Amino acid sequence: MPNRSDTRTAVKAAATAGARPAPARRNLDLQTLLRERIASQEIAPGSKLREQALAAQYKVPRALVRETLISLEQRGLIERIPHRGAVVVRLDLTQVFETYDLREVLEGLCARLATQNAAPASWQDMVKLFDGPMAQYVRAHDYESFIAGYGRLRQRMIEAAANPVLTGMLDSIYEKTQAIIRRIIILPGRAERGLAEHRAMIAAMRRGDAAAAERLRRANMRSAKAWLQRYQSFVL
Amino acid sequence: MPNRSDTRTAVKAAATAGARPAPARRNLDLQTLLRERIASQEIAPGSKLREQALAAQYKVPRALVRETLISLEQRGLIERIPHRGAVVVRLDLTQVFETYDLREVLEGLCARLATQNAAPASWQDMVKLFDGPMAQYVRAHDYESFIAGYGRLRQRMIEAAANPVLTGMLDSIYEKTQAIIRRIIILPGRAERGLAEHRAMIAAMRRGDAAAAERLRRANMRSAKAWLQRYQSFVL
DNA sequence: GTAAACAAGTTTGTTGACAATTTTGTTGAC
DNA sequence: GTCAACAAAATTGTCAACAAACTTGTTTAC
Repeated sequence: MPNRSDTRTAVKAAATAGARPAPARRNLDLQTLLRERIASQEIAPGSKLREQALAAQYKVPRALVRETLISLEQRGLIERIPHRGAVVVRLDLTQVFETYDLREVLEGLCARLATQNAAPASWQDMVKLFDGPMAQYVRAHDYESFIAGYGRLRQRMIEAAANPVLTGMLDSIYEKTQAIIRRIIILPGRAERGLAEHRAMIAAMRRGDAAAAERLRRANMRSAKAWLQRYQSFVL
Repeated sequence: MPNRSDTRTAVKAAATAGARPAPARRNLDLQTLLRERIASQEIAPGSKLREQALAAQYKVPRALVRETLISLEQRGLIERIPHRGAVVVRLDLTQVFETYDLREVLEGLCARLATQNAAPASWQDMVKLFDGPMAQYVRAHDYESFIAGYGRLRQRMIEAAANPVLTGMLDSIYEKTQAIIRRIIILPGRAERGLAEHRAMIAAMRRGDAAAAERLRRANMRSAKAWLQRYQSFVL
């Protein structure tokens, strides 16, 4: 499972022993840090990750760096080649499309579970967010704010779905495609279309229609995939 | 991603350098071995995995065992607690049901992709397998053979779907729920119902109806979940 | 001028010893 | 007899040194 066993472990340890300067916690910290930097492409795809360099940079023993790299490899973020070191994986177009097929069903499930678990009225603030501010952001081409708002919805849905395994899978996909998702949003007409699709989905959740929410979310993902297909030469 | 970056790496390494007594390969071997033993419950849930003991048992350095345990933790198969070692995770009922929600959409996607990618006629042997031998197995209560046949279908569909990320996720779910799936099949009436549902799905694939294949596969998963729900006290 | 061969340098993989922590067993007081 | 404190053992975490393998730059032959 691509779950968050690491997170769970850390939480459990913290719960049983309070604040602990635990050894394994350091691994998690470094891992989280590197994951974020790779997802945001602060560390570029294709770049090498040298154990000694990382150890010196973050002031941690090389053994710890090694462990972290193993975790990152397991997550599919880097590739380790014997005696040659680790490189950040570069997604090719094929993998991106494959990932969209997965997102279609996983995000669809997420929408359904979120609708089933949360009270319909709890989505009211999202209705307002996407009716007002988000529409403004699109008109003003303020994509940074648009993406932030989209992230809030995403977070809320994942929390409401309350399925740790699903959460782990979505996270693992997201950290690998985050950079591409950002590039898709600024494609001609995509933000407008995405906004409309999201409003329809939120409306379904607002009235407690889980099946419709799932269907609309899946349509939204297919639509995004189509946009990518059309403009692929500009994105990748 | 819960993908099989390890496998990809090994394949790539083997392709570029032929048969190699690679160091990283040993990690993969031990990891695969332990994964199989945990999935089959040869190593029981809740049992401790001691680094020194494993190192002695498999004649590998402790550092290698450590790496393997880190990988296994990332996969969600074991839990590592600082200074206390690793234990095989025990799935509770909640997680099993959550996993079924995921399997519903993932196996559905797998059925759809497999139908889209493979020639309809290529499923003819599966039609025959499930019309003849599999029906026999059910009547004879030969569940071992039934499970083996089911595994063949599963393998064929995953290959036809040809989506590595999906493959990784299904594998990662499967290795954690394998033991429970086996227990569900022997539930009263489950094998008969499962057989019928599978024949319907295979028929859809045989006529190239991808949407129907997905729908039927999802229904099959929901049905299995319902069986588990009804008999849960006997299974777990 | 090019290409193969070699050598120096760099990076990862492995090993063993040691430190920190938890667990287990024992002793003693009540 | 039970519980707490303490000591011993076992286990994991950390580190540094060494070995193995790959890369790169230089040299040499053609």
